[in-house]
Amino acid sequence: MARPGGRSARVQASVHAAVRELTSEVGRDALTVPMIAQRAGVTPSTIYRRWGDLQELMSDVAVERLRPDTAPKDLGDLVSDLTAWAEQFFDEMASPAGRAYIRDALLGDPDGSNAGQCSAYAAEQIDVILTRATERGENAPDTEAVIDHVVAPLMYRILFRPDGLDASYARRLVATAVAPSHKGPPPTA
Amino acid sequence: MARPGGRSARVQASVHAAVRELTSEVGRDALTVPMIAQRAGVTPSTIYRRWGDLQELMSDVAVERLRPDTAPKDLGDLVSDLTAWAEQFFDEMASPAGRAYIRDALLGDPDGSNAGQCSAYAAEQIDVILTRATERGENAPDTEAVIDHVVAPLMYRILFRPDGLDASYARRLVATAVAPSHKGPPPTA
DNA sequence: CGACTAGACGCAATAACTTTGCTTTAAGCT
DNA sequence: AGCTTAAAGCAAAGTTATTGCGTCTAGTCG
Repeated sequence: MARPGGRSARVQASVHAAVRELTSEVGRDALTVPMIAQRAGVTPSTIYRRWGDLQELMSDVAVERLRPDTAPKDLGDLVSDLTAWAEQFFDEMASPAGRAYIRDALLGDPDGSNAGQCSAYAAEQIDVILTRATERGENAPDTEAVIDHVVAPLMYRILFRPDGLDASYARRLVATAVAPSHKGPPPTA
Repeated sequence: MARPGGRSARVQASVHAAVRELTSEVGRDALTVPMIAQRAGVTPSTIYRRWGDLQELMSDVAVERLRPDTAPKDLGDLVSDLTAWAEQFFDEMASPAGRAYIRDALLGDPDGSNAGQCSAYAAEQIDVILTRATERGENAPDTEAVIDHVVAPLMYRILFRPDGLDASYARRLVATAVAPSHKGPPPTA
């Protein structure tokens, strides 16, 4: 039986807050379950029973922090909207903190649901932008195409080749994804 | 001073072998440093001193297993070569074992060098294929373009959205990456 | 409104893992 | 062959992870 409110909710909030505080105080790599438990005013066994281990807890916190808090800005046309979104996405994800969150989200994630959630967040934001463009009468690519041509290359390079990466790469990806050809449906999963 | 041969090499080989054996016997998630040490005929402190912790050891082993062992096949033309390579890459990476290796490689990797190595392996293989195509007189895309349009989408979906993914997706990615437009230089990092 | 039920937490003992100082081995060099 | 020193072994100390059991409380039913 789920217990959305009450004591359980307080414990969860308290533990999440403790993780955020301690991450900024001592750094992500120095965190331990007992340390988090003490800060949260909880016993370690509570955390172990509820989250399993440190990685799963961090994964849980990471997904929460990677959730976008605002709708993408409306700048009047598709290219501007998508470029602005991609730049912001890049800035958040490519920072040391962002990379750590992504890795945590991927890591302590036995069934892949947390990673899937992150991807879903991005897809939702893109969907908003593309729907808006379509309503304006612009001809917009498919959401999956934007994921393949913009999100995936960004993520790949952030995770596997972080060197020499900057926001201009994100802009170029958007430009080539939106501009050329692509009349036939692009590859879809 | 580096000690490439001798006892250190034997210990490394023995530990790596122990990891591989135990992974298939008890599963990746049940591994512990003391367990590996015992199987390898080594004391736990040796592993802790040399690799730091279990994650870094797993990352080390993962990179070794992700190294391609053969040059890509030569089937006579660019599309065939790249398609065959992408299918094989997909099969290896999308399997449960492959996903586990990728995650391990990303995980215990403080400076990102292991992940970079994985990406370099793929880039090398692609380079061989593209060079061959150019020598045949075919006009081939840039290595970076193939990474953006084929490797990155594959990896992104394997890591973030493993559901409903199959080899035909890899084929479609190659088809759209090689075939259309792309006269101007595609986005590069 | 009050008793009941079951999931979640606290506590404490136990077990397992990690770290560390010191000693011993053996690879590479002269 | 002898020397030097990185790396491994050993063992004690410290920390973290697991687990059984009693208690509390949110949600439910009478």
